[in-house]
This record gives sequence, structure tokens and C-alpha cells, in this order.
Amino acid sequence: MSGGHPPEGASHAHQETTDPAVLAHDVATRLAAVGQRLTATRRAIVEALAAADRPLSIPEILSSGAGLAQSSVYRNLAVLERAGVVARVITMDEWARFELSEELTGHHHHLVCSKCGAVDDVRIPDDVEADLDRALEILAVRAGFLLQHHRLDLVGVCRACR
Amino acid sequence: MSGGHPPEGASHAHQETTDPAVLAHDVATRLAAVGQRLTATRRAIVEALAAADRPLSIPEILSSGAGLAQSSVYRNLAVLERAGVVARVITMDEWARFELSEELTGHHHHLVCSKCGAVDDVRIPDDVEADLDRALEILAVRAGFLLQHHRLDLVGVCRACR
DNA sequence: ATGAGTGCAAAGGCTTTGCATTAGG
DNA sequence: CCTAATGCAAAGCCTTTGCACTCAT
Repeated sequence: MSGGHPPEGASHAHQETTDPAVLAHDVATRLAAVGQRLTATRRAIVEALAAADRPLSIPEILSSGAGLAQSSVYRNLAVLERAGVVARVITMDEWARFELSEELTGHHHHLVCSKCGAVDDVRIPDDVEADLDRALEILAVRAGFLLQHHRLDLVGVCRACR
Repeated sequence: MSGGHPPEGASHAHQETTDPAVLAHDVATRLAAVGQRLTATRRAIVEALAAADRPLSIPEILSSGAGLAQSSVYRNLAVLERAGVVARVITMDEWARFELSEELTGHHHHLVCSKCGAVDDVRIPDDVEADLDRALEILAVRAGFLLQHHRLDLVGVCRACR
């Protein structure tokens, strides 16, 4: 898994950062906004997450980057999360997983393998997304709920486990 | 929150168990299918979950039922999960949460409060659900993914936190 | 120099497991 | 009686925190 993401679905409104340099600048800006700097460790974490087209667990981040201390990764992920650079992905199956925030990468969803726990990214067509948002907003209002965003995961069996 | 669920959305295909006696029988059957009995502890857990219209955390289950041992709750939740009676709800914010499986209660989604972490149930209209399923199936096939089901959470601020 | 960031190690907190006891067939 | 479930307590495991050291400004 993680090798085959769908053929670049639709393009989104706030376009994702693809260029490494642009990404770094964007990240630095967001960090500065909360009074933090882009350090070597933080850069390494961001690059690891950017390189993967799926959410990574702490162990994965630790092994990908060179010699990062576990505590530093945890601490910096917290900082990056506050800065809106990374987002914690809910999985609950094993470890916490992290990915670059949707403001940086664009809105997307996850393919979660119920056998091996692998998580991959997917984008759904804009029109489906729009219809869904419209319906959810109605429900939210009805429930006295101030809707911020939604999470949609596709649970099933990945190519590798079939 | 948790007080106000939407006015009984649409009815679903495999209808949910509402009657306590029917529920107990259904649970017993499912347990028997995996070689397990419906014990007092298990009954207490199921009743606690059935009474709430939202996923409960272990502490909540412990306080609701009378004098249950923590380890028993954990162990029996695992058994009930294997039997397809309860499902673990992903939250990752604090504790694991559990609810009766959708085979028992019907397909639904969650309203997750980003401020207080409360989780409540919601059902979305059948037609929206159908459209969504259709779109997701296409994506899944395209990704070589065998789609089993989806998870959809509405994240926002609940009535109590606004 | 001076405060932020880093690393190692120890502590925390939810969850799991071992083992003796008790309940059910 | 004999297997299965329960409860208490201890162990596990991911995550967080304390503290001294290092780096950048």
C-alpha cells in the first residue's frame, strides 16, 4: 500500500504546497506566527511527512529521519500541531499518526486497512465533497452544532492484504 | 451535548434493536457464535452502552454500571468486540470509546466536539449516504482497495461549548 | 551571554496480563 | 467437579516531563 494513490483526483481551492522550498517557507511562516522557529529537527519531521503520501507514526518518523530523539519528535510534533503545520490523525489501532495539515496539502481522506492498519491518502471528487458538506451542514445546524470540518475514512482491505 | 439527537433521521435497512429483551437475545446469539456466554458483567456493559446515545469511555462505563472491575470491563469489551457486539470508536483525544456495533444499532456517524471532546451520534439521510457510498466505492476500486465500510465524523463545537 | 531547542532518562497514564478466587453447567 | 469469568494487583507500552547540555542569536 501507499504506493498507489489514485491518479491525482480533482484540484482543490487552496492549492497544496508541492515545491519543497515553498513548503519550507510556508512552514516557517506558520511557526513564526506562533512564535516558533523552523529548526533542523522540525525541518526533518516536516520533510519526512512531506515525503510520505500517508500519515506516519512516531516510530516511522524516527526511523526515516536521521538520529532524532524520541522526545524531540513528540515535542516538536506538538509545536507543529499548534502552528497548524501538522495534524494528528485518529487511528487508535496502534500509535498516533501525523500528517501535514490540510492547509498545506489540501483536503483529503484516508484509506485504512482493517487487516494491517496501513493508512493511505485519497481525494474524493469535488462535487461529491460539496454535496456531502451541504448535507452535513444541515445536520449540524439541526443538532445545534457549529461544524468546522469532517473526517471521512474508507475502511477496508488494502491491495497488499487482499 | 448528548441530550439532543436529531429527530430520528431516516430508517435503515437492517433495523436497529430497540427492545431491551430483543437486544439481549441478539447479543447472546452473537456471543454464542464465538463460543462465549452472556454474563452479568457483559450484560451490564451492553446495557450501559445501549442506554447512552453516544459512545462511552471506560471510565464512563465503570461509573455507570455497579461495581465493575476495570480489568473485567477491558477484557469483556474485547470479547464483545470480537463477537461483533460493540465497536471501538476512534477518538485518540483521551480514552478509547465504545458503542454497540452498527449491526445492532444501525449505521450512523458522530458529532465530535473539538473543545470538550464529547461525542454524539447522528444519522445522515439515506440518499446522501447512498450517493456517498457510490462515490467511495469507485475510489476504492480505483485504489485496489476492498471497501468494507466508511467512517464519517462531523468535527465542530457542540451546543454546550459554543 | 542568553534563551530556545535537544537528548537522555525517569515518570505518567491508559491498557493489558498473571494468578488466585468464584460462579455457572 | 471443571471450565470459564471475575477482581486485585503488577507489569506494559506509548507518551510526557525534568534536567542538564548545546546551538543560534
